[in-house]
Amino acid sequence: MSKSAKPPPSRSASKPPVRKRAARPSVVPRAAKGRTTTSPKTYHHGDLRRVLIAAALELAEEGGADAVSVREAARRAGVSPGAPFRHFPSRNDLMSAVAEEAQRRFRVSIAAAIAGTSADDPLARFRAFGMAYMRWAMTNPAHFEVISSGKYFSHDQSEALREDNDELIAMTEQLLMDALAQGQLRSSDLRVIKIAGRALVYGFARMKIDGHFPRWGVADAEADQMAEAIITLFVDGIAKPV
Amino acid sequence: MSKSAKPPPSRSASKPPVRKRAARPSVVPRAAKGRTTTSPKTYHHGDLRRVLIAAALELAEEGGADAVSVREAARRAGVSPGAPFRHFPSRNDLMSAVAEEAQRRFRVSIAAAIAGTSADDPLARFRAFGMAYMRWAMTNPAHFEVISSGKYFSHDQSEALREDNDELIAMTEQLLMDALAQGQLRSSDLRVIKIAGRALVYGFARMKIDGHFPRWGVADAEADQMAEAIITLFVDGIAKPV
DNA sequence: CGTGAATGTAATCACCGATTACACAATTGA
DNA sequence: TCAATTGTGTAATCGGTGATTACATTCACG
Repeated sequence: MSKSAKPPPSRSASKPPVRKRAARPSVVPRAAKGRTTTSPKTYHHGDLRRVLIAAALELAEEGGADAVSVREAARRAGVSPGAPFRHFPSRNDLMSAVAEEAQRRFRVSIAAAIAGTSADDPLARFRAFGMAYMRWAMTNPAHFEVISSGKYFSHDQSEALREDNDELIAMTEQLLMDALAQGQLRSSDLRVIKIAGRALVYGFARMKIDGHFPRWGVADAEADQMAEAIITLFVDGIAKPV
Repeated sequence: MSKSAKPPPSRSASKPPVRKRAARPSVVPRAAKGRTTTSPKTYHHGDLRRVLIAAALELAEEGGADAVSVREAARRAGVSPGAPFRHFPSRNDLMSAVAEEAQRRFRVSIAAAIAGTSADDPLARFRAFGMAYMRWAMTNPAHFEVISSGKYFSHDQSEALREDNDELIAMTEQLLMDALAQGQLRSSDLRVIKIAGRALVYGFARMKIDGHFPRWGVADAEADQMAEAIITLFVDGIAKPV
């Protein structure tokens, strides 16, 4: 038993026989049309694409992005292993769809955080942006990984993904331009500030997700407060001294 | 992650029965005692462990960390698929060994960079440290990923890995303490500076590796110069103003 | 209705990691 | 010297996965 401690999940690892699908007579499609409010079980699923994405999101939450398998998603959707092929030609296509949904949620979260700050203080908004970024990543590590790891899709593959991402980038640029216009910054090299800020929040989020915190002496309970501290340090560093 | 690491290796070109065992590198230990004429192949490889690690490093370089497969490493070593099991009970154990070797090289590179700076200026050393960190990561992306992704091993599994890592952490702490003692810092919260600095360089390295640079308008050719710029921005931000 | 386009099933294939029984070599020590 | 022990590679097999094709069923629309 000892050896099965908990190796970073390799998908091919143990698959406890938990998959008991309610015995589905594979060729008794129609049948109960009348009343069964439970499971009409039609031959055609009807909403497979959506259900597959949901299942994949769930799998990612449970075991990390690498734990997502097309077959398992199909199992959870109650269809055959080949069925997803109709909707997603490859696993990467599924992951792209997952990424789209995850990124959509991400953006909603960011937008909400920014909306709660004053438009009169661009630097404060910039700070709130960074905080919201790190918070969401730490709260949804697997989804964040799908979005950002660059291993599951290319931006060239998804118009929505690319647009969403570009919009976030444009937002940071706008905030920095406003801050500069209001004389809040001590440097005018916005490009460098933009990349540095992004690297900071992305790096912090990945440190959490990649399990670096224990080695660096950051307890999970104080991660949020540490995020506040580093974004404050950064913003103070770029702000024009009073 | 059982297999999908190799997306479309069109099956035909994939593996013609070419076992490139020709000219097995490094030591062919005994064997060559009497008749090296026909087949220097001994039943016992003699140095399989080392060769497997080398092959895995090579595979990582070629196709990323996920492209490393035990079977392919065995193929390149000219042994049967089960042979590696004698030396590495699991793929993760192989990857841990790969990580150890990669981390050793990483540390050598860092040490060399630091040695080239003056001990009288801790902040300059801190800066050089960060630069060396980002440079090595960008030069050896796959190896860096194996070390840092946290997906291939746990620090609990490898004494050497843990010690190497702790030493790097201790080094940053020492540098910051020295800098503070010399009055180079405007803040005395070294812990926050430490985490923020680490997040910055790690985040920048991962942005490069994860393919974020194009979206953020950073050309490959200027990545090094951008690294210089952001570490400068950061150091200026924490330095006591003159 | 009836027919064609969608959509799911079944059956394969190749690859992978893991594991076991077995074969062979190298080392040891009496 | 030589037999036994220990170490190391081979062969065979298992279950899991992504991909792909031929076939079955159903739906939607004329």
